[in-house]
Amino acid sequence: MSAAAPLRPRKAQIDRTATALFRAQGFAATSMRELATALGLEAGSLYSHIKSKEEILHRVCFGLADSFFAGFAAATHETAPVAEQLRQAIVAHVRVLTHDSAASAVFLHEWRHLSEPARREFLALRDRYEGAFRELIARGVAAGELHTPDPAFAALTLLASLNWLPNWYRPEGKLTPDEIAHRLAEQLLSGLWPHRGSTGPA
Amino acid sequence: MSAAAPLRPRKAQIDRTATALFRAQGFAATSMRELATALGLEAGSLYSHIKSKEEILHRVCFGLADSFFAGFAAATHETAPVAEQLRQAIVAHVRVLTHDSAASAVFLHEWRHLSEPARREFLALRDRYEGAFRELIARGVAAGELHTPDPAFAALTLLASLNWLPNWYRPEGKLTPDEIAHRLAEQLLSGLWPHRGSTGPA
DNA sequence: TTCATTTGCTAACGGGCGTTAGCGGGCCTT
DNA sequence: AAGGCCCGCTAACGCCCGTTAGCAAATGAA
Repeated sequence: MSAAAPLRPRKAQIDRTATALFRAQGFAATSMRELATALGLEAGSLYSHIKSKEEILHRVCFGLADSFFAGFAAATHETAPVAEQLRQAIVAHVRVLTHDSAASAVFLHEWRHLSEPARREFLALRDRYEGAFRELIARGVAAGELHTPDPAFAALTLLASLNWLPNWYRPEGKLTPDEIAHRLAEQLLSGLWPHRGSTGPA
Repeated sequence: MSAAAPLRPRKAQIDRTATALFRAQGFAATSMRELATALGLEAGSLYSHIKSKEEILHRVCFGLADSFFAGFAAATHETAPVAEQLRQAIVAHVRVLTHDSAASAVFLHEWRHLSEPARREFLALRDRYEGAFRELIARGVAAGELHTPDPAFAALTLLASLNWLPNWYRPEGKLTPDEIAHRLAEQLLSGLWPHRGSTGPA
């Protein structure tokens, strides 16, 4: 599904710098001149490497979508208890979010500046991803491993909690990404009521 | 804290229309000419009512902050079990989010286009609000009514789940705002493990 | 050596931006 | 009838936008 021929280094650097700016200021509020300056270039020079401003956004958004799908697939194609698959999917999701939190923030917030038909395609991918979590949870409920009155609701809540991460995650913080992931999973699976030990259902 | 002298009706209408546009396209990508057209005006005419584009954003962001604080205060100043106060705070938060989901979306996403010092002030308010939830949860843990390894983490997760609501809430949907609030509270308090009935700790 | 590729420059294009100045008509109050 | 306000208009200001054209220096392969 992904493929992604390796970008020339300069192009990759443009993407990285643009991603940081898009995250900090938003896509619309970031100008090509600003991006060029951050790279030590003139504005026109950017167009030796890219076709348009939106092309950068497109690559960032769809590239990250690929990462999320790849992580989910790797976490769930094995035959394990569904609750464990869900936990692994959470870990995979958090790994993507923490591995490139700037791109993740752009992925989460700036996709609306994609023009059609890319925007529609992006939303379809996002829906599909969300649906995968929903179905995983539904399978867990059917198997008696999970409990919720509404799997769709639960999936929404779960992803919302995870996706807030790029807003506060700091790579130099105390917790490693995997520790964060497990703590998030713990929180989401166990809730806030006091009831039992922390490693799973009795 | 709030005060808020009632705006003249035309000004309030500008705020409402701008809020809808800011939500749909983002602050930076919404032009004053576009806003004027949506109101059946010419661009210059807007300035009979407002001082600047940012003034609108400022009013929306800080007005909603007031609403959130007012809701929280009303939900928690009584002497009730802490877990119940938390539930009420969740309900209050969701009421604000659903009562004006467009303004909420702007509040959540567009505050970064405030210039200093407003931006810093806004973030201080947001931190204070988050801190109030954190302390409420911490009190609940101390009282043995709640359980979490990390109240700060729990507050982050909780608010993230709630704040995703404006992205999918539709006023014409099947669930009323209060039903949504209770379901969210249920989900967040109970988690996804199967363990017991749905009304609280044993 | 030659030649294509990569990379960057300068200059400019058409157009949109937020905002202001000045004007004029309605409308309410007195 | 008069004065003041509310409201909207037209025209324009200086500035920044994304993008393109054309050119040149460096680089590396043949």
